[in-house]
Amino acid sequence: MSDARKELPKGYEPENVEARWRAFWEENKSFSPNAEALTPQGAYSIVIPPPNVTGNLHMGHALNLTLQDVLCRHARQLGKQVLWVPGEDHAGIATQNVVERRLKEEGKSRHDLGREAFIERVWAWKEEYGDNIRRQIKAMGASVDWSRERFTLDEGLSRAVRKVFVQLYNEGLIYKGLYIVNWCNRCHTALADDEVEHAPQKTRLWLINYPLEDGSASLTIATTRPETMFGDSAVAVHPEDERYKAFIGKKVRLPLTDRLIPVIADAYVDREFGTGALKVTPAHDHNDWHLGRKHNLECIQVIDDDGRMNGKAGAFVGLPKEEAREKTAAALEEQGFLKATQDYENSVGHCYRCHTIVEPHMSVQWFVSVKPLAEAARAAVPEKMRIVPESWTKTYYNWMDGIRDWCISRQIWWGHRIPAWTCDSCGKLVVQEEAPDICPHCKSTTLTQDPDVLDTWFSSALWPFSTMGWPDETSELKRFYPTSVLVTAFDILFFWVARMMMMGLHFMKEVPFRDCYIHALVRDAQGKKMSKSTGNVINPLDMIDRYGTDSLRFTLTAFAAMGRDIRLSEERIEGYRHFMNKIWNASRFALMNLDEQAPAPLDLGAVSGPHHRWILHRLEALKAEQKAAIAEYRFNDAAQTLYKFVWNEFCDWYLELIKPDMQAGGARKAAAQYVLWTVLREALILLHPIIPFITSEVWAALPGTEHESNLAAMPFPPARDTSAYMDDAARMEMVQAAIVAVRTIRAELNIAPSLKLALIIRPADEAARAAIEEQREAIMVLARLESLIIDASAEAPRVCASDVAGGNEIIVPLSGAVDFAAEVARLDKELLKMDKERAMLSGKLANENYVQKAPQDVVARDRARVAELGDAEKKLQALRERFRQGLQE
RNA sequence: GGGUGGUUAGCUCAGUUGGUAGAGCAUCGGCCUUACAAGCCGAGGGCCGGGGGUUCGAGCCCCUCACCACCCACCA
Repeated sequence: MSDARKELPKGYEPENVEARWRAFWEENKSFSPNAEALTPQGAYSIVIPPPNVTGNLHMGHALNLTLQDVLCRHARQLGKQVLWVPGEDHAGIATQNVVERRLKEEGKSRHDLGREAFIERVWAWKEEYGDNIRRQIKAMGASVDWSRERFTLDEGLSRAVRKVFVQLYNEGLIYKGLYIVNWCNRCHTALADDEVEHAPQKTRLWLINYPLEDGSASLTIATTRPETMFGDSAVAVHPEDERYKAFIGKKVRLPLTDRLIPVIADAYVDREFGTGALKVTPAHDHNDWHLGRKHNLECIQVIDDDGRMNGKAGAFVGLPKEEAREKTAAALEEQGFLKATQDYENSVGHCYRCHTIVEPHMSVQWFVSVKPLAEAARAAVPEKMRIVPESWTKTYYNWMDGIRDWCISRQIWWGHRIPAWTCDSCGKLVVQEEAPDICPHCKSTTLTQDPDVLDTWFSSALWPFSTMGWPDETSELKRFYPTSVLVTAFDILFFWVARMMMMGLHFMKEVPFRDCYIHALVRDAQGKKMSKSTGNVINPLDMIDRYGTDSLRFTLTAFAAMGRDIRLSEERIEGYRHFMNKIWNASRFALMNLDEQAPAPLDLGAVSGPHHRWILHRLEALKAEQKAAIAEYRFNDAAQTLYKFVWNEFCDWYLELIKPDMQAGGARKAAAQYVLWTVLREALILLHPIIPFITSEVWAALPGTEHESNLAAMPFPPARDTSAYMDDAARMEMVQAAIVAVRTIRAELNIAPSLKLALIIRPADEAARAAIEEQREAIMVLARLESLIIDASAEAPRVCASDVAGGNEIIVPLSGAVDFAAEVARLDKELLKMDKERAMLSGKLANENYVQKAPQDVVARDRARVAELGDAEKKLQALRERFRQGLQE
């Protein structure tokens, strides 16, 4: 940022800051890699799961985008060439629905406009509102390459779709056939099996008598759909069913009609269910369809594609099927065919887009013969494509094993038109990429294109390579395919992931992604799925307005790996905003203590001061953990580790410890400035992938960043060898324990923090004495002391409070009245705790099996701890004894 | 019917090769200690769902039961 300001305002104001950095990244094309250039660290690529153009950013997107952004920004820091392709999905049915709804408000239907005008209308809508979701992706701070943005219906992708369709057709993997499909009466289209959602419904079971041809007896069938009886072409019973053996091969008269239908036998029939006799309606039930094929039954369609009864339904023609159901049942009852009705609950399919009840419907559709494709896609896991977490692998296998042919034609207008033409003269089918001028069979020039469009997921399945320019051999494909990882929620594992695998392997001869990371579903605080109808939606944009994008991103990252779903509530986001505030204020403190210029570099290996060496050592541990966590998709670990370092180590201890250095001036101050500057810089780099905005803002304000003001372009800080600092770190921790001990005494005895204490520390040994002496000043400040005696032989005054920390005796002389009884009780409590632990460990060590079989270092550690506890207990007991005497006086 | 995940502090959840448990929020007490009250310092709180097994040792591995979610298939 050009106008790097050296002073940060008192509070962090996300709104301004975020807008500026978004603009900065965009203007600088920070995230557009050069596909021609080679980098030694290699390439890293992700294609965004394209949100629907009709869509609005929801929490699922927010999580999905955040995790991908963390991966991409981190990969850039590691020096990789990163491509993150953005784009949107044309979302056939969903988008068409939106525009149709608008037309309806104008009192029109799509048929009033006609196909071409309607599609123009949808494009116009897309131009006007498509920017909505794009703006929302930008709001999240996603570091995508907008110069490579794609839309599943743009020209390049359409070309890819046509090529794939034609090739699969020529290979015999796409066919056209009569089949029973899931039909949505409202959307007027076929749906794939997985686009149908099942939900229980309360209904009735009607028991209906079908009399034998000769009237000698009747067969009672059970159905939930009496209105489909006009399409019955048989009654089926189990071949072994003694009740009905005599009926097999005979004919029954279909009530309300004069048709005779055969009684057939098939083991498919469940003898236990209903009456054990099943009416077979091949045109209106999936299982009946298969039965009908097997037994060569007639398919009689009685419900039209708008859900109304047709001419075959006699008196009920024109009625909606639900109404016909009641009327048919009434007629049956009237004429004495209805034997009984029972209450019944079954499950019924609904359209996943509009939730209308789906009707099994017989029609001519296009199918992909998926078996061969699925086999290859199955075999590629896990060797070529790894699913993370691995537990999803089995689900993937199960689905691939049970897969059925995929119905890809949709009877809507918005989508990829099927590249198939029928010759008006000879009636033959022509399948090719471009519209034919002439029929290759009969040379006629009048051909009609198939009116259907392709399932949206057909084009989505090509997304990883179609976005990179396939079928051209582009440098993007060469450099960035296969992509590194696909990040998505499990709910589209089948819709999308499995199909990308099939298409990628078939057309690119290579998996579309090396890893597939399945993240959680975002739910509400009660664990319910967020949905508009439930009214429990937390809108990410509201959260961004209220708490800033970084707070939202950090929250989502911190909860990312906590199982299969995230229960999100506003309080959590609010909680992490406190962390942003902490970072902001710590940075302000740093800026107050740094000069205009970057501090003069020091040899960090020679920096004295255990606190510096301790924090540098902790920083190295953080760097290592951060790298490992992100590499393994342990996003929550990465976030938690950063949180703890920044708050509990850097802020709570280090910043307090350098305050005396800053006041001292001279070389001490210079050293503290340099270490502070170094640690803060590196911490900002580590935080940046998760919270890019606030870190960029702070970074630009730091001295020494004038020529590298774009934090997003900074490399991951190289590792520093701090193994020599181990001892310093341990000594620092001992001093911290002493300070905490004093604070605890102060708190428990209700000594005002404003009262400065005179402290005596009796060090455990000479090394401890030296370490404490070295940190004398820090202890004085942090424990709020007026004097400090460090002496193993110092006399404890009669009136005092005490503790043992890290082997050192902490003695706080007290003036005035002391509650001896309270102090004895306090020490007793502590002794009891120690005693319990020591007893447990001693017990273990007394067990010969343990000493023999457990690893030596574990045993040694226990022994050391027992000795330490024994020592501490002895010292505490002596102190306790003094109080007891005081008590008696 | 088939499968998956879960059951750990009041709440929401971590717990990476087995070494008897952690965080945030909430609660309680004390502090405006000049970066931060959106803060600081301290405290309390858990037979890790029940039962059994393997092991010197189990929140973690095996068996079993219970309850809660979810997914797939079927539902005349």
